[in-house]
Amino acid sequence: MTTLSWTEWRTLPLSHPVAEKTLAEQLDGGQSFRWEKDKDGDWIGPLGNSIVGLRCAKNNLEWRTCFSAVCKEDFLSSYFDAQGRQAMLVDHLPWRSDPVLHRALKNFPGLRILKHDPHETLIGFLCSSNKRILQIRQMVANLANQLGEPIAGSINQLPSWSVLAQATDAELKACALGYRANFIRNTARVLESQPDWVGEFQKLSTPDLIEKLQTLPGVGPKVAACVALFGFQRLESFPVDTWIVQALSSAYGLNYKRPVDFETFGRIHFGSAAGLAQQYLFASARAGQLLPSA
DNA sequence: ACCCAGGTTGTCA
DNA sequence: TGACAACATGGG
Repeated sequence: MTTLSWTEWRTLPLSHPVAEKTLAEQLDGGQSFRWEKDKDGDWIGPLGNSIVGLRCAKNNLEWRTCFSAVCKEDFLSSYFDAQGRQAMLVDHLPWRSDPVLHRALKNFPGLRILKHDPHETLIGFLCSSNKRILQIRQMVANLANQLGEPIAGSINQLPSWSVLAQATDAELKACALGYRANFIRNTARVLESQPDWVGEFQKLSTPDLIEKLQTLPGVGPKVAACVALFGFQRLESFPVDTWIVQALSSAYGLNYKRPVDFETFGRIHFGSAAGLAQQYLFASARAGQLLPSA
């Protein structure tokens, strides 16, 4: 294991400041599964083919990158929506008439949907069924460590679809994916013959994209919605998971049974940036801060 | 030891 | 359509 050689820390200009709590939620709250905290409390993660370090200092975001795997500032600016496009969308959410949402927005000021790589997002959420975020992170790490190419130091790229399609049973077994191994392998066998699947999928309207994603093995409505939201920046996509079902049931008094009914509620109530609202509600619910504590 | 997890799939009425 | 069990694995 080689030691990573870093540039100096520098400030990433952001239209809106970001607090440590919000940064942690963005990096480790279930959007991405690849960021890790080092012993100094700084975040380290792979971003494209580069390695990036992140930390908060007085609500400013500071970053550095590895000399052997350099990240450019404009890539990072895009990743974090540094220009603040999402801030406008958040302001257009119905928080003025929705005290639950208002509270959620205040819990995680500046929370954004980060611009994640679609490949990474799809792999992550193919691993997500019936698993906690901690364990999804571990599965994704296993895939990178066992089958991925090195970027720098001990940090690996995630394996390509062709590598995953040809992985042996033993190799996948070593990643501890459980029954999700077949999801990964079978989706890989579909996508390995479509090297520009991201470009093709990106052309689709959001409903068509979600439908297309669901043709992949192991991708149902919820995973498709997450990939559309986090991997393709479709901010209107409203993933309905156990947290959102619980949150909408308790905070909005809904008593639906079918996930699709919660999704319809979300889309109508929150509008074209419903996925952003979903993230605030999801984060607040998971933190136990959705409802005013007794 | 026991329960459950950012769900999906297959099956049966 | 709608309900329901099975699915592999590991942390609490």
